[in-house]
Amino acid sequence: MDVMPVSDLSHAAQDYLKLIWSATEWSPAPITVSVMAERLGVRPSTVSDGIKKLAGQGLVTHAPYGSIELTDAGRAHAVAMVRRHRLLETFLVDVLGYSWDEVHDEAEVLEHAVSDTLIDRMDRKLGHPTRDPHGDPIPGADGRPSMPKGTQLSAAAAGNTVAITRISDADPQMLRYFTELGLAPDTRLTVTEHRPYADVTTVRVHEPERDIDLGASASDAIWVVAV
Amino acid sequence: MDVMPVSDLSHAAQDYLKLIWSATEWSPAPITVSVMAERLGVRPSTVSDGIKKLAGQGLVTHAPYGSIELTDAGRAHAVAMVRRHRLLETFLVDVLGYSWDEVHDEAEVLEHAVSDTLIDRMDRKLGHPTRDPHGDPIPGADGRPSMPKGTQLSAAAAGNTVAITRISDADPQMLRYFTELGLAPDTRLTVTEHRPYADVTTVRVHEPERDIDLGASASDAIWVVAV
DNA sequence: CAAATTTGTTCGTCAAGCCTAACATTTGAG
DNA sequence: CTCAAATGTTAGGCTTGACGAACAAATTTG
Repeated sequence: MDVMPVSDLSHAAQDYLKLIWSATEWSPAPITVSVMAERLGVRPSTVSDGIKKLAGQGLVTHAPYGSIELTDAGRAHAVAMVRRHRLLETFLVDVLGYSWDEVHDEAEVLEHAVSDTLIDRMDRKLGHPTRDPHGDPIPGADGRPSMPKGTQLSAAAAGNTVAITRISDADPQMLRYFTELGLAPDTRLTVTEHRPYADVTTVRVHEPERDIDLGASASDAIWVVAV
Repeated sequence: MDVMPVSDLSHAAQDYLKLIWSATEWSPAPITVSVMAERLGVRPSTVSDGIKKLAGQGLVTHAPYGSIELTDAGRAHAVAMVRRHRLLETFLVDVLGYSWDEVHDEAEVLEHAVSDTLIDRMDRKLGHPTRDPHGDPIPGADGRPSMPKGTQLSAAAAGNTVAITRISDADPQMLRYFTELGLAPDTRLTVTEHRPYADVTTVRVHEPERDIDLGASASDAIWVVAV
């Protein structure tokens, strides 16, 4: 049995696979039907039907009420979609002057429309970038996802000095706020303290030296590595 | 009643409108259901249904067995789609190094996926081009189509010296052939003779000076203006 | 650990696009 | 100017992806 090209999958199937893969990129907990439904903006019954169809195509394994896992074929398609998405985001920023909070929705649509040829040309024009504007790793053309590292800022120990590796692109408004604060991939900072019941994390950033208080949603969206 | 944005039209509706508009761009004969079906690769019944739906949305006028005409609203959407298509083609060639025979199919898909914002950014990056790689005029952002001029080479009088204004992008293979021959928009040539029953047109081109014989399909695909 | 709540599945329905087959209208050739 | 061929339309079905309602399983909690 041949591996289908990505373009033979329905738009919906592409979305499902990418979402399943993305859910496990930064945290190991398997994704659930209801979470998928919420992220995709559809009803759980729709996702349940969709997963069943993907299982029939051999792209995921799923027994009723069981966990949802990608097969090797499903993972290959998912990674291809993620590559498309992240290359598109990078292209929009680097070549067309988009800001990092504008690119997500545009890439979300385009990733279903661009050909493999176009992806290759963008990749070449960009010099084979390895990270997108939010710091997420761009899988290679060979389908090998580059393994991300790091932990959420909310989970980093106080006192550590760290560098931002990625910032979730899910919320454009939050990205604009981070821009104002001067927080971006590769920014270095020191975790000053976590205040438990206020759910506030305080960090110190240099140039200019300043302290920033971040709420739970913000410190969950920022991923860091020790430096 | 507000004018819908292009993006609210179905993929199919966008194709229909663009095709109806395009059919009358270079020749005044109104388009028929069967021609549309053939160009879109669907059955006439499908087109007939589709036209009826467009008529219901006020985008075309059409009585059963009658002619198909765009309304002002329909024309606006159609021109917007043509602008998208031609800007995309220009972008693919100028920015991503595509050759002119590769861009049509890619643009055909992308034109349904790009946002108005992306179109504007491409337009700006390209310096507001007025013609696409095949010589076709790119309508302005205000929706004003720039009026094309010219006649098919097959209809140009022998003895005239003319410049190519456009070459139909319908057939990639023919475009590659024209590339080999050194024929492109703005190439100047002299019509030597039409040989009626052979359906061959002979033209003389300079640098290097040479005579080229073109069959009917080729001399129909090339549009020229007196120079 | 049993009941209540949450989560997941199945089933019937709908709209969009497409198809084929049957039918209607127009056209154009003799 | 008639009738056959070409063209267009309608009707009925199929598939996909969505929905809600009803039901099933699993998990949480008292």
